[in-house]
Amino acid sequence: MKTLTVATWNINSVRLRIDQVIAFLKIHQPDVLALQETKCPPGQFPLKKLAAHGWPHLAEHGQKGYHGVAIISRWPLFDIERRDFCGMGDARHVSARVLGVRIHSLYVPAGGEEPDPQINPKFAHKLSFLEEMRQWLAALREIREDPMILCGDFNVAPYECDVWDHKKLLKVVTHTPVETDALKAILAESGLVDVVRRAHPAPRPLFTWWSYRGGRDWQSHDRGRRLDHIWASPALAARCEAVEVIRETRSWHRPSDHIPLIARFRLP
DNA sequence: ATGGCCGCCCTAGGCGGA
Repeated sequence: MKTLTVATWNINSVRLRIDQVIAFLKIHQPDVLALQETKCPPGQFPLKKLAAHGWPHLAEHGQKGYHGVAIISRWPLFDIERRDFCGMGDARHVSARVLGVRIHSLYVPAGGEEPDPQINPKFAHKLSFLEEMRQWLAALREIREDPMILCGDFNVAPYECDVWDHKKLLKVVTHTPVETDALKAILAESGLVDVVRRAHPAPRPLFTWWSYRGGRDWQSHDRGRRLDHIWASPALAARCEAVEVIRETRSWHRPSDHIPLIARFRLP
């Protein structure tokens, strides 16, 4: 039986952590890895090291210093697309087709500190981005017609069990009602399936990010949030046979503050 | 919320992250 294994990881600088990327690939052997926060200008992606280990295909959308997304693959990538959300010219989306499945790597804006779009332009940008995401997906006919995976750092923890303390985080950006309602509406209207939460149903806590500010003590308090997601089109979601949440990378030396997620699908 | 950090950039204080 042919399968497609897809991983997503906010790597927080791909050049700094390329050896961690390779270690992850060698251990978990995904066909495809979607990365966010590559912080790598176009053309400077460390592809040679990846190719030497068996992942020679790259779709990148990078910029200097901040943001940046990419898809790396064992298998050829076709029809690469880059969407410019909100007309900002920043690198937050790339997609490509692999083994007949379109895969999107997406990085939603963080939104700054203050959850008030009137006084915080970063939060206003985040809400605009989510609204554009809703309209884009609602109009995407291929969700119902073709297999598709949308994954990445959505910077929203939608459900109560997606944060370590729901009540304490209600006024904290990533878990405010305006954000969580927006993400739930996007999911519902798109028809996509949150395969990670389906595999680990509520009320089980499930996190993919822990702040650097907790120091090395991130596990004992476990004050995390589920900011990273894998959504699949319905027919493909029905073929999702495994989901893994890879917490061990958070304990590696100089880790990303996000951990990888993996989903495996049986292909027709 | 997060007390406490981290990575980037015209190398050093400011920006962005969340």
